[in-house]
Amino acid sequence: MALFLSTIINRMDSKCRVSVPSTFRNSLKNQSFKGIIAFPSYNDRSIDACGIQRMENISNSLDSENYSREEFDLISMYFGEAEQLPFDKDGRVTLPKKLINHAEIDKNVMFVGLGPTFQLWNPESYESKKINMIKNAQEKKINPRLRPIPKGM
Amino acid sequence: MALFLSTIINRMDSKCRVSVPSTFRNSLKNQSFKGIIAFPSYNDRSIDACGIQRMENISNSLDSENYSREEFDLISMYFGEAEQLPFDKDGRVTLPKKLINHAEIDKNVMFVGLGPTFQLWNPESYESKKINMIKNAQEKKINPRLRPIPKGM
DNA sequence: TAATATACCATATTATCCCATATAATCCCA
DNA sequence: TGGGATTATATGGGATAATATGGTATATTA
Repeated sequence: MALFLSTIINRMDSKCRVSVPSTFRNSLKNQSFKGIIAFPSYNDRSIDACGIQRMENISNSLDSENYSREEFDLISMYFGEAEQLPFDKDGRVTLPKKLINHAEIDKNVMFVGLGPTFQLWNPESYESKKINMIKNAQEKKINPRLRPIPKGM
Repeated sequence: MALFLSTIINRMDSKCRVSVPSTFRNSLKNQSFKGIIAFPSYNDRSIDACGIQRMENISNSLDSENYSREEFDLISMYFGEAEQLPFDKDGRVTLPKKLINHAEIDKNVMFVGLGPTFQLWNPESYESKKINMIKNAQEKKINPRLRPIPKGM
């Protein structure tokens, strides 16, 4: 399973190309499709992304598991909104206008590793998101150091 | 197994020809029949489609699995309505009148990837379907991003 | 023969490849 | 350990190939 860590900012050029960080590319090296899958995030003005294998797993579950009509529709929407972005020879992808608009990206693209997936952000949007998250945590007295750490670490 | 992602709109010409998106054609590259299988969707005014391999798998399961009389009849009907649409040299298919009428397509055809299958829509119909899906999900409080992802992913 | 479907060709647009260069990271040996 | 050499990475631009789409010609068949 791919694992995405750390945060990197790269520049998008006039053709909407942007280098996927090499560490992320390495995480995807063994997957059948050489590129990334990207779709608009529901909760934020950001882009969710992962490797093809994650989509293949979800796809298989569509045939094997019993979903309700509503769930099935939603997963369908999920696939419909997903964009398959192949790497060029230098490890870049071209971002579709649709995603650029959704994430309000103009020049710099921030790649944020989230473990099994990652996100693409306008760096400024991410900073304000971060401030909000911290503020929220303080209000609700959530200790960011203890709670999210899974057992066994 | 083929995997269909993303949403693409192509134009249907006066001979009812329409380009199947190249990404979809790539997903079908290794299959024996060079084209798509299409039939009227039961639930919507849209066209369901897939590659020949999926039909072969369903066909095999008819012999090997124990279906009820009703299920068997439904699947048989399914086969009866299926149209085999071959690619021309440029990767286009000709849509039969029957399917065009069912999906109320006039000029633009929206291809929507659904994982193991895909659909063809009149773009306007799909937009209203989408609005309904989201409304429905919110009423029933289904989180479209979290719920459909199978465990362990 | 008329009507229809299939193959063939032309072109505009878009995407991809390929190369050049700058920058950063790593290696290697004195 | 320092510092030059080498490699990897990121980024820009021009050349090339792929795609979508329209039209014409040829084959099929009713």
